[in-house]
Amino acid sequence: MTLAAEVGYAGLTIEGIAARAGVGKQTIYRWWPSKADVLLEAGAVKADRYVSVTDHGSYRGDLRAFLEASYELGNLPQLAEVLRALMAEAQLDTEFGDRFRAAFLDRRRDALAVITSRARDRGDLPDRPDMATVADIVFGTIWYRVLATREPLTAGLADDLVGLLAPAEGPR
Amino acid sequence: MTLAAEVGYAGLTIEGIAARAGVGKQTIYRWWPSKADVLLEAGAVKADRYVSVTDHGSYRGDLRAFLEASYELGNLPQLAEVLRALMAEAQLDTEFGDRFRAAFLDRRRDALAVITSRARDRGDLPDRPDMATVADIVFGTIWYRVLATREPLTAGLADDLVGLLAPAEGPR
Amino acid sequence: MTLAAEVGYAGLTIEGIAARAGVGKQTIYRWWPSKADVLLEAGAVKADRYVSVTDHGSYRGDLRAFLEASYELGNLPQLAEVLRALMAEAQLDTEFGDRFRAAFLDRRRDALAVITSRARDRGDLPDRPDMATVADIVFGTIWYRVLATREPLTAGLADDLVGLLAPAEGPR
Amino acid sequence: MTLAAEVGYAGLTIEGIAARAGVGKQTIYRWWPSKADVLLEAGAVKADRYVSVTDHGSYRGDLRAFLEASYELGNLPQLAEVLRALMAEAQLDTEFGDRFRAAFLDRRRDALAVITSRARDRGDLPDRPDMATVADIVFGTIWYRVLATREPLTAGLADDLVGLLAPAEGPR
DNA sequence: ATTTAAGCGAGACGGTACGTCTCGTCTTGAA
DNA sequence: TTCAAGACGAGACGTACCGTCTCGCTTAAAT
Repeated sequence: MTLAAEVGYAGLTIEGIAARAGVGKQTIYRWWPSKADVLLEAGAVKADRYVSVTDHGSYRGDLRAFLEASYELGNLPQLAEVLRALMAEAQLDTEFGDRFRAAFLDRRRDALAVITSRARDRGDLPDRPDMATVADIVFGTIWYRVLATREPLTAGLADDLVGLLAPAEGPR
Repeated sequence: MTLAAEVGYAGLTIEGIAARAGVGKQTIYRWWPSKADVLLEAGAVKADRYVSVTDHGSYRGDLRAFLEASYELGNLPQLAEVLRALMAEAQLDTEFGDRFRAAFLDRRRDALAVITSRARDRGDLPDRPDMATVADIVFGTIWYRVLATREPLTAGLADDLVGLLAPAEGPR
Repeated sequence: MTLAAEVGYAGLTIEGIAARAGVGKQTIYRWWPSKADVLLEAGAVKADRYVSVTDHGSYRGDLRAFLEASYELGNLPQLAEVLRALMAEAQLDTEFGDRFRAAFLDRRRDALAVITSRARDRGDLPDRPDMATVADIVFGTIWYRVLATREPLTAGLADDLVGLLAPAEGPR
Repeated sequence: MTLAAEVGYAGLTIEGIAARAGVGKQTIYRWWPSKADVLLEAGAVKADRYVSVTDHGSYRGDLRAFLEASYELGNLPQLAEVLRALMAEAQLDTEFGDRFRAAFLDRRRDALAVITSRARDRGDLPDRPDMATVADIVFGTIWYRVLATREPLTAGLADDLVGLLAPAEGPR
């Protein structure tokens, strides 16, 4: 990731990774099928450590915590750079795309599913939208800002989403 | 686009494009700075023709029409493939990213802004979320499905979004 | 040939040749199928320039002149080194062997054949051995010294061969 | 030698030899410094067994027997292939060249020297050419045919050489 | 009607990274 | 303790494209 930050993903080469690691090219090829997989392993480990799904007593609280933790991650410039590169590579190389989905995207969806399932069990979850759409909205906005607008993920956005997806009980 | 469909974007080369066009490489370089820009010109033209922003009398109606038209586009396999490639390239090549944003992404946001502005003028627009967040949600979900889950953009998703962003007046 | 002299044929690489020539690898591959062919072209040109087949009036005189010129060539350390490498490569790569035979070995035999044919026409050529065997002996001894014993090709050897293959008329 | 016959000397690797022998690479390296030395050991053993230097009563007879035995060996396709490879390797790797000379080439010269020495003691040896040149001619023609023309070593060639080097007494 | 010049196809060029191969050394684990 | 199995650092291989650069041929305008 240090090297990626220095030269950018486009300038990253297997040859360069090997040289920086003080290692033969073959050793890289022995363990990872492409430079994207090298980064994926680094990125996945890093992301996994972060976002927790501790119980905050309510869907609203859980969702807000999840969003805040996720946004914090997405706002780390170095990690965001890696995520952009991985998502790009996933479009260009179908097989890597499958691995990326399995190792990263699906795991993040599963983490969110823990929260929505808990809410459903608690009777806390609105009828609509269903869990899948919630995930599409939550992750869609994150990725859209990371990939397309490159604007930071703000607390205001989190407020808006919590307001939409887990409306306060009172006003009803 | 025919060639891109045959060999995939990853397999696309300027050399190949020139050969297919029966043209010297230099001629391609004379007119476009990269292979992505060649596709961008093809893709942008195509997408512009589609989505209209005709007035349907209500924010709800306008939004539903916009979503349906956009989803239809995003569900065209060949166009989706090109969009995936362009978004990928935009991550790898910053300068192309700027051109892509200007020539495509911002224009789609502008189209949606026509609708939300009209709703605001009409007094039809909910207080929250604001126009920018609406755009993030609308385009975020589209791109997320195109890039990440690769699932089709369904009428159900449109229903959910319309329900959230432009709730029916009645039940309130 | 300068580079070959510096690093030895075993240390010669296409990569190195290209670098020394200030040229891309592909340019070497475009014109020669292997590093041996590069050297062959240089060596063949060099060798062709040397050995003449001028008429000296007698088979004895022609043969002695041919041997002396050939030995002089074979005693040039740099050229001998190249010839060793080419003969070696010819054993390892059959296809190069064919090219080597056509471009070098056969041409040297043809040069000698000019001399023996002239002698035959003149009635100067002994009955035995025939022209083919003469060539085998002449070139065999040269190559054997170059490849196997690495001893210089001396005037004494030339004396011996001339004595055997073109005996003086007198003593008969 | 079986493996060498299958893949050719160029395709022979230490890795392959070890695999075929069901042995670790290190074990090969422990006993031989290169793949050529492995073959040399096999080849030298084989060639030593053949050519004898039994006394046939005359230089002429001894020489003819030596040539015939040597030619028979050189006409064995599999052995010739190995000899070609060893001679090639000797050109590329100087250190192996020294070992090859000592273990093979010099021993064959020594064998011929037994014959010429015997002839000299017997007063049977012509004044010219001397023993060294005889060896150069005998082995030169063999190697030249094996390496360069790849033509078989025929009885006719033996006749020519015997006629030149050990002329019949009568006609004088 | 002849000359001139621009535009273009073709593709050679200097580079760079690819993914593969084999080298000779080093490490590991089972017998 | 030995040794097969094979990971390792190293570096050349031959290929694919990159973006730049000549080349001639065509074609249309200017003479």
